[in-house]
Amino acid sequence: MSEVRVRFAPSPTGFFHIGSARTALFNWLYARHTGGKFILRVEDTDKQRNTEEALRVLLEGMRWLGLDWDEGPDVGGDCGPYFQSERQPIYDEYLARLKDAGRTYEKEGAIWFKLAGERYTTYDEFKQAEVEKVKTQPVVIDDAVRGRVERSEEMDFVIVRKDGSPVFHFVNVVDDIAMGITHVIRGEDHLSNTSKHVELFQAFGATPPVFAHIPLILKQSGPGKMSKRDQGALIEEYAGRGFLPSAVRNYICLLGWSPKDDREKMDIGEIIERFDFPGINRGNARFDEQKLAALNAEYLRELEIGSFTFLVRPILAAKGVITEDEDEDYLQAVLKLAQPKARSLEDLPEYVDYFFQDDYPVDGKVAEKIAKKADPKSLVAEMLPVLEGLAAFDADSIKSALEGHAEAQGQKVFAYFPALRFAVSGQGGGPDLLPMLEVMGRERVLARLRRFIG
RNA sequence: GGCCCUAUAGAUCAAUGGUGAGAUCAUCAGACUUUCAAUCUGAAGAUUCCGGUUCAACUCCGGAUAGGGCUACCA
Repeated sequence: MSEVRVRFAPSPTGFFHIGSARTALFNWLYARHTGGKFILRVEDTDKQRNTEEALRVLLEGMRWLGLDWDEGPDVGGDCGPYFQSERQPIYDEYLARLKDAGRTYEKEGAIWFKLAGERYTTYDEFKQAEVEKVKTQPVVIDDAVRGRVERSEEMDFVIVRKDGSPVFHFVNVVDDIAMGITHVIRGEDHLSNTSKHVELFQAFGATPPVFAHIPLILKQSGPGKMSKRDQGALIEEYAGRGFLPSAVRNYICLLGWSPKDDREKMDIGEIIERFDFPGINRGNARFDEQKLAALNAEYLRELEIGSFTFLVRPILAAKGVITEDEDEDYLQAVLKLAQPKARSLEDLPEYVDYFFQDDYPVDGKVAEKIAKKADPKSLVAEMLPVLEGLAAFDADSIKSALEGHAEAQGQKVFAYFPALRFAVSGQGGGPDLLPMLEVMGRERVLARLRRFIG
């Protein structure tokens, strides 16, 4: 029994598209699931777009998602080189084989692949010109995802351009043969190309690999597949937006694959164990930013507070909420309050702003709402001496002091809470009030209360 | 136009030809004896349409409709 060998063959374009990432991920999962090899092959034949920078974005994106390759750039392997731009001698050799077999001809300076079958002339789709078509044996693809698909290739096609460069269909097949690829897992957009590829495999006398065409990722709303301009399309943007690679990876797994038992949040080990072709869907998947965000929030909440702080610090600094040298203990104490309620790291700066800034914004609607019940200034004025007299400024002490005062006034303690919160934060919501006051500390709280009273 | 793929709540996925069609996100409501985007509980919400096969169809077959893809000397 031969080992599974799968590959991801991206073209460095300067960005790492979520669709490519998903293809890479599925190939990687299949290799890890079967104990096979995952090969990274860079299709860098387009010299215009291919730059150092473009390659870096790609490799960094792969690494960020935790997709390590067994053969390819940086790690090498027995079937190199792993850049198509360095494989010209191999393409020459394979082209010669095709030539010797009489399966090529030249026309208008380009080299064409000659299909096997009876030839006849007919008109093109608009009856504009005469074209030569070939009655071929239909290609039957036993697709691991979609089942039996039958398609006939009926026109010869170019395999080497007149400038001498080989085209995608040709190099793709040659490399797959030369690298011993056993399973080709790729987007459904290649399904129609597969008949061309199978024709080539057969012309080389090679057994075609198992094909598995996975559904495409459609944009969140509107028609068509996800394009690089759609929100959430670029992997390299997720890190800066506070997404965790484990969450993004988990979400992308669910785009076109299902474990079939309603489980969604799974660690990668479990996914590897369960990932296989029967679980891959046939219908296209639609990208859902909200669902990704919800999953990310779940991952965020289970992070150790230290890791969470490490992750959030640069984000807060970038927004100017804190300075680079913000006190670690205070920052961590604040984040400990915010983490359980955090929905995304993008909104977090706004959520914790007032812990660090004295000129925080004041929510006008909340001001009105609070003022309706009682004058917040007089409530705060009542509380001020109570808090000033506190020996220890911790949640429990504050609580019993406030309760004692409220009771003496014949009030419920909650009558004071909204005004207090508003006075120290300008907000109507936020972390639990008592621990929040403790974390803010006596000085800050009292100063803000005094300022509030005016 | 030709060829190929797909079709269950607003979205993403489940359901050996026999269930009360299930889960998550989103939405709405209640709770957590302050707030709140977290948490808990609950509610609403779907088999695209028309035929056929069958004792029985979400499931199999055909058609329609809708969505997606390919149709390059791009990859």
